[in-house]
Amino acid sequence: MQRLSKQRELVYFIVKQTNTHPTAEEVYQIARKSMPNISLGTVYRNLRQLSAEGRIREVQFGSAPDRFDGMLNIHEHFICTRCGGVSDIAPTLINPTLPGKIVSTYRLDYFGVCETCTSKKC
Amino acid sequence: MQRLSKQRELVYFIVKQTNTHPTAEEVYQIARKSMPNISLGTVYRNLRQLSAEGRIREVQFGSAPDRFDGMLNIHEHFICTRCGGVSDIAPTLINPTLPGKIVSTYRLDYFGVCETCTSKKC
DNA sequence: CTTATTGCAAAGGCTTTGCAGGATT
DNA sequence: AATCCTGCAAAGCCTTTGCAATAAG
Repeated sequence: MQRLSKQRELVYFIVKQTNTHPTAEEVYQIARKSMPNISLGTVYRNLRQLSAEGRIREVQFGSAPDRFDGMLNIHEHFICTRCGGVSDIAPTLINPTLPGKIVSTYRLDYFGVCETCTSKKC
Repeated sequence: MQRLSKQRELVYFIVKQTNTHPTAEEVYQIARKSMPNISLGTVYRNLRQLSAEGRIREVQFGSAPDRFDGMLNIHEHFICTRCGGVSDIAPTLINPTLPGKIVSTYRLDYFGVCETCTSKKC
């Protein structure tokens, strides 16, 4: 049976209230501020467990470290190829089906340049 | 300047003619059949270099090892959640744009159960 | 009291890299 | 000859795991 641990709830709230799709390391650094001797291993364990339970979601972008997302409703992502930022996008795919196949879900990532980077001409 | 090496061309042809989106390890195993002392490091180096040049493409599915794709034209993927197979899908996304953002490309993965796994009721 | 969870550190998997020898131009 | 590329092995990065101690129910 599952127990309620301070560490897990902390990890959960961090992912939930951070909209930047943090990596495990980032969650760890934030967590340490309020719980200095939480360990990286515990953060990883809880991220994995929370994902398995569906309380958060795991997303990968490129071969970089895994990121975690507290947004559970169906959404898509926009990845800025200049600043690397990841933002959530409301669903644009109207009818996610394919002939002859059973489609249960999909993942749609758009790549491009975000508003901020477009205005800064860096 | 770049030179023509037997190893790189072998890696290239393997990715090009294998439509299963092989991992580096799989490319390595295939390569060894015709070039027994090619090294894994060389396979990795060449996969990376070929991707950088745009001769092949790198794709990631989940946190599993990276996979490589010889199909260069725009296409989408269907990942069978039962057998793990990855197949190419002709573009279904009609208009890959987002208001206020410059979209240069996108990636669309469908997840579900493929025809084979649907018929086998395993 | 029972056992899920933790912190720590070691191990694991995949990938990259330093090096000296070999291949290509 | 110049230097790109290779094989090998070691190192690197991210993540998982074994263990004894701790905490939750």
